[in-house]
Amino acid sequence: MDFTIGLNEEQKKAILQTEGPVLIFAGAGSGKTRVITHRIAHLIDNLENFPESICAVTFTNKAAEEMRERVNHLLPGGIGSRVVIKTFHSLCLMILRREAKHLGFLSGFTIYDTSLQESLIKEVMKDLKMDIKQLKPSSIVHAISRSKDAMVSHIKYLDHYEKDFFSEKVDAVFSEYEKRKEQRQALDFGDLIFRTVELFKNNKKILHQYNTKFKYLMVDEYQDTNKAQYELVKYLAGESGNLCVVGDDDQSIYSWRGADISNILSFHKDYPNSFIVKLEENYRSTPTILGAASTLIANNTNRSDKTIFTNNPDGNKIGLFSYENEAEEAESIIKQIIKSKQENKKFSDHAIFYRTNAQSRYFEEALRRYSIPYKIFGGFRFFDRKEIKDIIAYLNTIVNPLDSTSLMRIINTPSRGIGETTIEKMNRISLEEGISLFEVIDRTIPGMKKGAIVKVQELKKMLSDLQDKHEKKKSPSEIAYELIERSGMREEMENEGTEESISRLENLNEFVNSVKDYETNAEDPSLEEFLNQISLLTSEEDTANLEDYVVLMTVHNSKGLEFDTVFLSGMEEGTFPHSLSMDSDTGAEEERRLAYVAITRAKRKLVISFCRFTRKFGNVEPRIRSRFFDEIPEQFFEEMGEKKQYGVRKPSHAPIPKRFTSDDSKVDVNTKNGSLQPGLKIRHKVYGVGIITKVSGNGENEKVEVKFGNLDKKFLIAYTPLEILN
DNA sequence: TTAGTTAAGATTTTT
DNA sequence: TCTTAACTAA
Repeated sequence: MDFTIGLNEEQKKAILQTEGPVLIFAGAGSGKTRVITHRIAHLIDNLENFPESICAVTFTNKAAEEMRERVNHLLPGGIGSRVVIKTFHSLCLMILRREAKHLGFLSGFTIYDTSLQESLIKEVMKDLKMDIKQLKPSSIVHAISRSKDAMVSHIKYLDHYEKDFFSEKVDAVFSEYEKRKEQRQALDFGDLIFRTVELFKNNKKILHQYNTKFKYLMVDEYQDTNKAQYELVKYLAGESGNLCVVGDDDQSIYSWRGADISNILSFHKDYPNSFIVKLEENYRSTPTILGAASTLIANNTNRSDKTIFTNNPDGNKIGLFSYENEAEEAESIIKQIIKSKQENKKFSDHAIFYRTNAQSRYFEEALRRYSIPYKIFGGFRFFDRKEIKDIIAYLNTIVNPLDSTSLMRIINTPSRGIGETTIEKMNRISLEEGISLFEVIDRTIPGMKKGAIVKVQELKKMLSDLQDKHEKKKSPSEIAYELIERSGMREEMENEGTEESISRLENLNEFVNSVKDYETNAEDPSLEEFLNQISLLTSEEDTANLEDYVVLMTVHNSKGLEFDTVFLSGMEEGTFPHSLSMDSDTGAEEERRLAYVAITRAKRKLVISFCRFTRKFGNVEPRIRSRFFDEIPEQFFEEMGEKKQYGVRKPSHAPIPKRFTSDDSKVDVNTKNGSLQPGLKIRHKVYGVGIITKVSGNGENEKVEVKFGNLDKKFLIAYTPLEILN
């Protein structure tokens, strides 16, 4: 069958060039998924490859699912579902479970999500006598994850990063963390990729197996790969060299997760003789939307050269709104959606984007007020709830008794009289004797009170019973159910009797249902596999089966999607671009790419808005519209000419932030333009005390240059709270 | 040992 | 504003 019918020349080339390395630059809305799926179908149907010999790798479960569905649609009889379409993480998990013994692991190892990771890091830091307040455990988790993304093991950590206070601390924690993780038969997210690469590096026999298995490899969103993923791809593409990567450097938005844009930009160097195709025709958006996006992204320097165009008919100009605050913004957007709905659009034609998850709150409130169905993608998952994490920790300990991190989490939840002192004593024995916490329970511990011993043994009895049942192949849902009863979770929540505790109990029931669901549908209905699956889950199926709903998500989550109408909210300096990502040029460019991604999601109508005031930590702060507005020519906006006036703050009307009003010696410079001059000593919230070296510009553009030690910074006076010090 | 109260501290994006 | 850690009383 011809899978290139109706496609443009470039798309055809991308599909028909099946051999050797292929790089497809796929601009936003250029029919990328179509090309990938048709290429797979072509490989199977025309070139008679086994579906199993084709491997396609994506970043999200959602993308993988969509791809599988579409391939299935192209081919008869469910052939498509035999193609190996997986995320990086699930592919590696599959390989590692199979090859666990080569790493010295049992195949029933536990996967640590971020919270278990952090618990273990905290534990290690405590034992190493580090101050949790001085050094945030989460920042160490981050450093370790980045290190693994960069294929740097704990052994080589200090060789690769500059030696300073922080890196030395990380190094110490890293080693101990790895050691304990291994004792507990656990792997974290980063390990899944890192260990698979190491396995391929050290064991050519296994590598060869996978190389023969996969004759064709395709990678989606290649611009978001990090070093570890890059190497994994290189190994997997291996002998045949039939590697096809698809991506768009302008949509690279995950550098904070180790993604390296040069992976895609240097593909032709890594894979000589590669065939490069550029998909530049956009089928999604109007010329207006595309024009705005293109001019915006043209401000970036580190990008491959390309020109996106469309033959779509002209459409609406871009809407532009400025609001007093977030509540007003939310209210107005909801009203626009209601109006649009009356004009025969569906709710699900509308998406509201924001930069940070915290911003969703206002929209939720407004949508609830108007009783409009909505769905939040990303953000908090069902499986992120405390009670769900607790029951998962119980299940982890049942499947893997060596997993002391999970045991620690539930040893006294719900509280059963095993207190801090008891736990500390047990932990010490565990550390000294090098045995798991679970085993410690059987030891006689000097100085432990009778009462505590009884409690601990009761817990052990319950867990052992359930372990027995699990080994005797009792169904996972029955085990989960029994757990809720015997752990005392149910009793505790019923006794509490508050609305919240009842809903938590309902969540637990819902959890049991989802286990049951899994049991009846999965190929491998074991508890182990269930735990594996949910650990890699993102935000999917949050129970509610609404038919038509307004979509809410962060800009990051919007990648790969499209909507008739997009509301891009909160476009203020500081939130978008976010202040924390603006300390480098690369950060600034990434924010711009993020804005580019957001804009190019819109098919027909785009509405951008910002607030003049925003709440932060409870107090109101003045805001200025995002610089990205000024990078889009006025001709693309409605209300031409007025644009420049939006967001211009009149200093006299601005309320003085609370923290500057309590003490008269502290002056909010926002209210006193002109009072700053070189030589004055000031204090900045982030950078601390500094000396003004220069004042320039006027009105809204008045700037100060300040020297903080040997760091020089420029600020816009009107929007930077500075204290003048005497 | 726990529960209940108070004070500080936190918000970027996620597989 | 909301959550979590530290502190206090029973």
